[in-house]
Amino acid sequence: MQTLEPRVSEQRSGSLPRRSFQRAGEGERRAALINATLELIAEAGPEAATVRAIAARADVTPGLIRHYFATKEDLIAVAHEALMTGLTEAAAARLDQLPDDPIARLAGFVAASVSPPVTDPRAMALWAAAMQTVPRDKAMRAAHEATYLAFRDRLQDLIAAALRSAGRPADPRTTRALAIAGNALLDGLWIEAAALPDHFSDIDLPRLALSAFSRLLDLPLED
Amino acid sequence: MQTLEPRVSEQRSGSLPRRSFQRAGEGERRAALINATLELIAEAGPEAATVRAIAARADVTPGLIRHYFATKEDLIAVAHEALMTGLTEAAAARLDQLPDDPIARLAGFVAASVSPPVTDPRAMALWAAAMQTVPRDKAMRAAHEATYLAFRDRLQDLIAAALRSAGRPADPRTTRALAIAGNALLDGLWIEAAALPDHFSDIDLPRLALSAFSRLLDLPLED
DNA sequence: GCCGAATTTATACGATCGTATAATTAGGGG
DNA sequence: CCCCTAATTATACGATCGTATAAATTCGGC
Repeated sequence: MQTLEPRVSEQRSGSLPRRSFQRAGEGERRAALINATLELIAEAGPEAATVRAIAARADVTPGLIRHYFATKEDLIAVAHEALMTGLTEAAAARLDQLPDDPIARLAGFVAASVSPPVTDPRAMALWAAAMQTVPRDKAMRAAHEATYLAFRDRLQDLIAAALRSAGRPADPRTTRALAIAGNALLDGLWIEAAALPDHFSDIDLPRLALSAFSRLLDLPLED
Repeated sequence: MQTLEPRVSEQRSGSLPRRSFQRAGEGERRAALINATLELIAEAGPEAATVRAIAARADVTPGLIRHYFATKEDLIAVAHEALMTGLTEAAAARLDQLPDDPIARLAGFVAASVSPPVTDPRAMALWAAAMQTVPRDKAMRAAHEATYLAFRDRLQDLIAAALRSAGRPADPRTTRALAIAGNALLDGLWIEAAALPDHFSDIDLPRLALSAFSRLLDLPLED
């Protein structure tokens, strides 16, 4: 397939006029390169995120990458970290918009976790690409563990508050197990829905997730 | 990093004696190449599964691959299909060893789904590599959907049988939703345990899964 | 025991990749 | 307004990748 890909000349056509450019601050350029990297990985897989493609997407020449990142591996790791923290922060922001009632808060969080924009094939592809390297890459594993625990701990807090508001015991051992299971449930639903959007298009995923959580906690979350 | 990798000469040192070889049947050689491909992807990611590396692992020269597979993409797709059906068949074989009592069967299936050898970082890496291409590759998506539904339908049958044996209603709509949620729960636990083996080493995952399933079905599965 | 078809090896090619380095340009401080 | 530093482009290099094709070897059928 390699030889059949469209030939893209790396040389400029005529000769002289150098490409004009504007200077940008370090943070801005790094962010643009990270965005370009994530977009490419999401759209066409990690193998499509070549130095040249990333530079082109960021509207920059390839050499500049080396000016901001020592190596391509370095850029990939930084991009992954940005993705993870971005998702976590998005979840945190959503949490702030939820009501005060603990049960409604938990229900809202659960429903949001299996609804757009979280259930997005692009995000799933990025996540899968990252997971694939987690067993082999120490930095990736650390980043994954941190974000996984951040999400799970938040879920555990919501579960504990909901149980207490219903006058139910909420000892740490039990709520931790429930958070692990609940997190796994949301992960699995998210993954499958993103992987097979057509198959899940006629399924009310938030309702299904809320029903399952209600059974898991023996606490009615559906309205 | 590329320039620092150990230089591996592709030429033979002296000159003359051609490498001797033994002929093998088509099925045997294809299986060897598929195994080599899966091993490499699991160990070092898809980018390590080059034609040359696959051939070396299968103790064969690179050219032979083209004799059995039209293209590398073809080999990858066939290897992925072999992986998926292999996992499904392994699960089916395990199912046959379970007892006759429907509740015990369900419990055994659930516990086995989050125990070795299913929870294996190698398998997870392979699965993640496959998932990553599912949104973009039609053949991959079809293969994934088939194996996903095969597993889920089996789980739904087990759930329905267990519910009925307890004198509980088991209409298709309910059991299907329970199977979707249960499948997601098992998927999520499997993934996280494989991704963070150290973090889950002190957690009794089968017990946690059985507890969660018991709550989900309101049916005691633990012994 | 040899002959022929199929398997397997050997070699080569063009493309692309990541990286290195030098040349140039932009834009702010004096 | 000019210069000086840093940002950016341009070009080149070696390595490796997937693929193509020809030569050689194996081994079962006669």
